[in-house]
Amino acid sequence: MNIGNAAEATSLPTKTIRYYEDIGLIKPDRAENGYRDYSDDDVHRLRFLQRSRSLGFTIEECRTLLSLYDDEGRASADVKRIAREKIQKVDEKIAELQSLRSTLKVLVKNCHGDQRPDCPILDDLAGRNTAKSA
Amino acid sequence: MNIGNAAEATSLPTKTIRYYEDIGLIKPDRAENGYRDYSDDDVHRLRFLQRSRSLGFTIEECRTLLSLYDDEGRASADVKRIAREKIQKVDEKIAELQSLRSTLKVLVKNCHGDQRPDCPILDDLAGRNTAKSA
DNA sequence: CTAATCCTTCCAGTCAATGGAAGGTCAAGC
DNA sequence: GCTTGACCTTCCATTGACTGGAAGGATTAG
Repeated sequence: MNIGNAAEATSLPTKTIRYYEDIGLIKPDRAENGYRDYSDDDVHRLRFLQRSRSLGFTIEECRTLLSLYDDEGRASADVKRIAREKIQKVDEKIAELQSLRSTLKVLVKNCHGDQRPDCPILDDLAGRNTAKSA
Repeated sequence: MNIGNAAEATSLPTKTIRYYEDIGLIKPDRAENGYRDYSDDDVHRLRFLQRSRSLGFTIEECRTLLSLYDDEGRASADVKRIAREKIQKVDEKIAELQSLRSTLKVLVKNCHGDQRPDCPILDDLAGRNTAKSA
């Protein structure tokens, strides 16, 4: 299977697939003409990568997950730990964004938003503290 | 004021301050010895940058906000629109992370997490669909 | 035969910094 | 006066995870 078909089969851009090869996540065969030739197993691994990346795992985490996937003797506890850590990171990120959101909400609420040049949002960003921000 | 003091006054690393100069967000004077010399106004702008960056505005948005800040005749509506758009982007990001989180939760819940090699998380990532993921 | 499409490699750019090397300057202590 | 250490300068490379584009070879459709 050429790279274009592999791309279609995995919803990954060809650029990304070549990049994954570059960093050693996948090693397709080569056809006689030099084209990459993806086996079903390669496509399988690419889908694994697509899904784990879309779940927010970093490339290095994906590399670990793939190696656990390859390791018939792995303990599922290892995988579970990685996933738990990821959930915690996601939770932290969500909390951060929510706090940020509430600050922005306060700023927007206090801004009259018309043609007048005075603006509580800018005042707050400048540290002038006219809007009661978080 | 030297860059070290400006850094302390703004909670920004010196590296970052120099970077902001590089991309044209600030233009401090130079002392005779070649050292950067930050005025109170420079420090003010740096604080503005620190705060707007920490609220999640991109550098280009900060550049726009700064120019609106400099523009005595600006309309506060312009600023309000930018802030509103940012809130929407934050909302989208939060929703994305929450969906991701719930998928991860399902995976972790279905994984027995012991020494056994079979792992529903890996099965799911591989597309084997043994865990009921989102 | 030609044109379009696909494939190859390699280099550069993204975003917002951050790290480090090589070297100049300054203030304190002896 | 000299040394030490802290501070400053510039320049170059790296991060993460791709993405864009150029230059050129291979394949396919008509």
